[in-house]
Amino acid sequence: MAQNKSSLFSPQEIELAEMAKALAHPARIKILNVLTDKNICMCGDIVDLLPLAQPTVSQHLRELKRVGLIRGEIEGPKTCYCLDHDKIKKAKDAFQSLFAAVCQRC
Amino acid sequence: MAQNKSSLFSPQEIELAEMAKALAHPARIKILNVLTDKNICMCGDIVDLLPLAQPTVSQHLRELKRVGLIRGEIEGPKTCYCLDHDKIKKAKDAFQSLFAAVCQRC
DNA sequence: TTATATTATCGTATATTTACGATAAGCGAT
DNA sequence: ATCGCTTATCGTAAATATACGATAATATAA
Repeated sequence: MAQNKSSLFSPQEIELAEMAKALAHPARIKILNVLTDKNICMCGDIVDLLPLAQPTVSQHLRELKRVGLIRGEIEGPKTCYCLDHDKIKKAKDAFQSLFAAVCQRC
Repeated sequence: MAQNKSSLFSPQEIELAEMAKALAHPARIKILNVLTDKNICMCGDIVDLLPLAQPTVSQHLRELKRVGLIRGEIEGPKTCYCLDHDKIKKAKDAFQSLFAAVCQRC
């Protein structure tokens, strides 16, 4: 963006938008689903399941790690990824409270 | 992006990512909250409540309209915006089903 | 030590997003 | 017809996101 005006919004709005941004790519949605199925996954396994090159997948993993939805632990030459359930719960609650407010007559 | 690989993911992943992208800016979150409070709002009212210039707000409104979360009806020189509750319900359900899957142990 | 396997990072190209001034386009009132 | 009000669109600049080849970094195996 030309300038970053994010500080002009409330912390709740900023936090929720940040979580939404982390979910704003099908590859990252799929990574979360894969980690749900497999529980723990090394990077290569995820790469094999996505139609993207390894550096691209690594980039998406870093974004999910940056917002805290997943964690990565180095084990020898490999990196094992898993969901961070605490953070996911917080994200879930944040979306729920948005929709609870916005979706009163749904 | 360099190339658009979106077609390589499932319709559900693509649709959810699309909704997440629409929510991925604090201004758009705030617009949804404003429309919840006021029910119906002309563009200028929204502009007054956001720390952004009128063309920028118009751009965010267009994005929300593009994905169907809001509707805009021209009334004379003004445009009245309101939530599209059907679409919002669908978005709510989509996020809920993501978190229901991913967040089993939360 | 050297080779192999795995993953992160660098560099880079391209596309998209964000922001806003300027302006057009619409309608209502004078 | 002209003016004023409102909003969309155009043009553009800057920031970010997306994608991937090449390469670095790290640990294990031979």
